[in-house]
Amino acid sequence: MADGATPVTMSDVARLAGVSTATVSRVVNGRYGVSASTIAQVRSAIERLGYESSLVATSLRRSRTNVLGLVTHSFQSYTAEVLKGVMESLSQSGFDLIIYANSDLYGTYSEGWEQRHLTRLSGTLTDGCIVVTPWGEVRSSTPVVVIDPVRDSTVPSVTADNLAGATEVVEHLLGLGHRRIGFIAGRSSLAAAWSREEGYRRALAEAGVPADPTLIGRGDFNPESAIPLARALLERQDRPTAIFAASDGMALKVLEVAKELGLGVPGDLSVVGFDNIPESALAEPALTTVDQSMYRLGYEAAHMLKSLVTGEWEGPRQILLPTRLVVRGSTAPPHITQGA
Amino acid sequence: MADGATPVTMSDVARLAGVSTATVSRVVNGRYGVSASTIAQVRSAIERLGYESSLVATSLRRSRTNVLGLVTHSFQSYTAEVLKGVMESLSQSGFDLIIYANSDLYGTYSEGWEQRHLTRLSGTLTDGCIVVTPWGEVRSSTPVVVIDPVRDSTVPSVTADNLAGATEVVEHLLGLGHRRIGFIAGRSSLAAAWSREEGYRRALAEAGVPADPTLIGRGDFNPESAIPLARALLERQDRPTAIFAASDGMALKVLEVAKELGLGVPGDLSVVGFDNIPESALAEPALTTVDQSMYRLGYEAAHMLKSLVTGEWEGPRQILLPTRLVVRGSTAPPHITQGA
DNA sequence: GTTGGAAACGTAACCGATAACGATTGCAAC
DNA sequence: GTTGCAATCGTTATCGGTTACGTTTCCAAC
Repeated sequence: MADGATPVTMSDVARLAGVSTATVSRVVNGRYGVSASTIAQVRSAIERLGYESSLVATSLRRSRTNVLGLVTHSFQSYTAEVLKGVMESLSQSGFDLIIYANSDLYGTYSEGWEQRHLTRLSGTLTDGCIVVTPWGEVRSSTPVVVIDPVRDSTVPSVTADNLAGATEVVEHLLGLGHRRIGFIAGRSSLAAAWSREEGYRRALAEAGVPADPTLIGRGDFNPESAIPLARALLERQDRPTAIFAASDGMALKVLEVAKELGLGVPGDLSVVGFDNIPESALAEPALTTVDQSMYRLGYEAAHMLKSLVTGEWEGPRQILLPTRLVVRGSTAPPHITQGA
Repeated sequence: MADGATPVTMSDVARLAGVSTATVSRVVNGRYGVSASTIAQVRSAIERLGYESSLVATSLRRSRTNVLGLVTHSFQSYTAEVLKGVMESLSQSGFDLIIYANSDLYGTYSEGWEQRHLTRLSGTLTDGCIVVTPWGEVRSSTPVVVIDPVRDSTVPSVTADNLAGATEVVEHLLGLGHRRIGFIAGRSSLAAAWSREEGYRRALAEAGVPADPTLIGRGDFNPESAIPLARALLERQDRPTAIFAASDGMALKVLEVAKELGLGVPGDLSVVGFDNIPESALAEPALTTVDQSMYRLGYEAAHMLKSLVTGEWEGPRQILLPTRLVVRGSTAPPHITQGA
């Protein structure tokens, strides 16, 4: 029965029950001051009409809605993992979740999306919001927790320990014998991108391997952005023996480019990603990467937001979660050390 | 800068610009009847205050919001796939998406969740809604498209051709030589569950294999529900040589139970699922299953909903999408035909 | 100099619900 | 027979916008 008539409102209920809307409101919200017989009448009217309170109208008038928001730009695999964590954390908490996603992928409309969505929701609809990988700083009148904030952000946030993770990757490659290690960076405004690049630099420096700035390609986390960069690195005469991409999405594109150029992985080239999205395990060969447990990022962010909303948060406002190196088939000692 | 002051409203802008809220509204919505100089003043005030219109307030007064809704109970892997398809379909369409998910997994609060969420959103916030696997019939004052409806539903819907998919599975198993094939059914109220069971029955009947009702376990699509059922089937003296579970989530649990009982897959037991969720390819052994392209389900549902909202829908109101058998390592000829 | 009409803008009703407040009633205490 | 208090319920302002309608202003046409 789609396309029923107009939605049934509180005044419809009030009319049928022969009381005012205020009384209906009191019954609905279980407030004091309604006689038992009136309650029964109102309830029966609600039942007969199938009335449900409007979230919109309620939120406009009330301060607390028991709904948390999550705003995201696009909807990728990692977003799904984050959501699972968020939902698990919210389970049985009494908070519902509203996710707002805009439809304009990579369009001109996008600039400032996170702030726009946040403002549109947080005025009244939600008690607080989680923002997933914003492109800029955010502000809000209700509590906000950011997953993967921009650099130097002071907003409460949850992030993986990208510096340690990236360091571990490079140490792994160095340990295998690689010396010329290419890097494909992410969107530089994000703290995660900066930390991963910094980890790459530091690990090389500490091992005494001279940094070659021409081995660094400037991507933006968008998988497509890695294609020309990988091609440029791999078509060089002195091509690197390993490429570390700042995200799995980009690393998977590196694999494709390598195959296209006839380079064997891991024989001719080792490839490492970052994130451990589900697709990485399915790649051929399976991708060595860094697990940052998006699930836990989501879980912790939701937990923090709940506490911020209820005003019980005691811990630090910036949380760093550990990462874990996942070694799979895409890394091996460089060919050159074994060859002639 | 979280916890800024109170959110800036239209009247704040009006005060600063020295005009009425009506004029601000006209400027914001590009309506006719405002002088160029006033427009400039209002725009500058909006800029200075960082004003964004409240989605809630706007939706309350307006009929069209250019926001579509999606309501789901929990958040599983298949939900994520559906969402990707929905987002892709909505890309560049001008419609944003709001997803409403309740936090009460499998709680008592859940009964009737789809209707409750639908009513709360569709009154004003959204122009139409997609409902993912409802447990009961739904009605709404705005257009609705259901993914995986309940049986005999007349609401516009998008479903995989579950009957054909399940038939193909059983034919595959029969072709391998299996004759005793167990089945673990899904939540019986769903059309998908019914069709999959019907496909199982018909394929057996057409092959002249006598049906054994004791080989059918009554699950509910919740993975956990398959555990005792699988155990019961596999601990029997005359245990089946193959088990077909109505969902991948349940099939993966069958794999676990088999392992627990010391049964080799596919040596001692063939296992087939349905859905082709990402985890299935990662299982050990990889799960033979039916791909129903959740992505396409989401894509088509969103496409249909867009057209319904704008009133341009011409096609049928019930869409059936083809399925595809994906044979992986969890199926093989039964041991018994090869053994002594 | 009037008049007409369009342009520009403000006023107020309205969307659906909530809550502060006031009004009415019943009943017990004095 | 008052008075006082508590229980019950309606009235109304309010949330942040949108829009029908009314008012004012201004300029061109008569």
